[in-house]
Amino acid sequence: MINAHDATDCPGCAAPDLAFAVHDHAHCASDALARAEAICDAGGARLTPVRRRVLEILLEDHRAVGAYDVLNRLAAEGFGNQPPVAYRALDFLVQQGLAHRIQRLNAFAACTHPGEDHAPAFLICRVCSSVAEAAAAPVRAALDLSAAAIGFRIERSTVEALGLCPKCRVSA
Amino acid sequence: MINAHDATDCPGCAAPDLAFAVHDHAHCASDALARAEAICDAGGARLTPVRRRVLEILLEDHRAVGAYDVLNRLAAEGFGNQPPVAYRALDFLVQQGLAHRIQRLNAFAACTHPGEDHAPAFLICRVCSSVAEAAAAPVRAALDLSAAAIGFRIERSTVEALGLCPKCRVSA
DNA sequence: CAATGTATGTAATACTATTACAGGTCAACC
DNA sequence: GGTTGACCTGTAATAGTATTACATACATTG
Repeated sequence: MINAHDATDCPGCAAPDLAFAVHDHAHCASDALARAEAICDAGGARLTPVRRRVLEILLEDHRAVGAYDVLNRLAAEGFGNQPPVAYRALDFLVQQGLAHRIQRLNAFAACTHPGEDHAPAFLICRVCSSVAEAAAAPVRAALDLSAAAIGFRIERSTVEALGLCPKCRVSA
Repeated sequence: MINAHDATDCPGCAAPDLAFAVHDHAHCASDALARAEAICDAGGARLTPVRRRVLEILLEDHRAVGAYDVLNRLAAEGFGNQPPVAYRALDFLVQQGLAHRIQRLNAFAACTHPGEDHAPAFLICRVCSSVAEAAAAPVRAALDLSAAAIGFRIERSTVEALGLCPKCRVSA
């Protein structure tokens, strides 16, 4: 299975604090893009120019970007300038697991370890707006337990925390 | 402290599956309203007619209600008919811990155990739209742990799960 | 009663998201 | 080679969610 998720080979898994740490972001982004191409190839999905460009925009830094910000960028570059252009591309990326929607911000962020069906937990810095994906498995386990106790079966979960990232915490 | 949260005396704590269970809802709602009054009194906050009415609307059942639904109800009853009327009342209730905003639904639900500073976890049934507050402490603990591992300090968290409630699960 | 802080009413606008339809591209198939 | 059908993109229109700004009213305190 070509899109299997090998944790030892995934920057996101290897460094969960990636978004907050100083790192070679150019490499980080181009790596993610290559990864995305592989995943699409493997799944028979088409990473068309708009979609690819949107992913690049999301990958520019570890922040969430609003659909209309994406749209403005696209429009300035000669793509369509109506909302569906952005929303469709974003929806595609989310569906392929290449991006996530951040409910709290009504915005989208590139996935830092794509290729695996994961229910992520997001850490959002309220100062610098960086978004990181934290280890979500234990959180999800606790949630499943709480839910099971009252007979509820969870299908999808949203876990988002607002607070201070390491850097901004020091500054404060 | 008059607004202390006595778990043994709180329907929400005593029955975390309240939202999904058959219960005397009239009593449930009037109890919550009385509780809200006590909390406002104690905190020097004013539960004015609009605010009280909005809380009553939220308490009608264990569902989340959109701001504009609330607004329409208010308008029909002679209150103002512009969005801020609803949003202000809802914001007030949220601030007092009497209601919660459900990000996923862009909607608001009455709190089932007000009076305590709690970071709730919501269980949302995708069939009947009921919303319950699950035991969130273990979830929050797991989340804090994941966050601490990368130096992030959580200030507020959003935990929302979508799935099937016990009743709808049986029907399916 | 005046002064102040708080709450409400209203208008205007900004931001987020979807529906509906038209046209274009490409591969598979006959 | 032409046709079909699936999928992708462009555009217009509209729906849904939320905020800003300003005016008015009302209660509390001094």
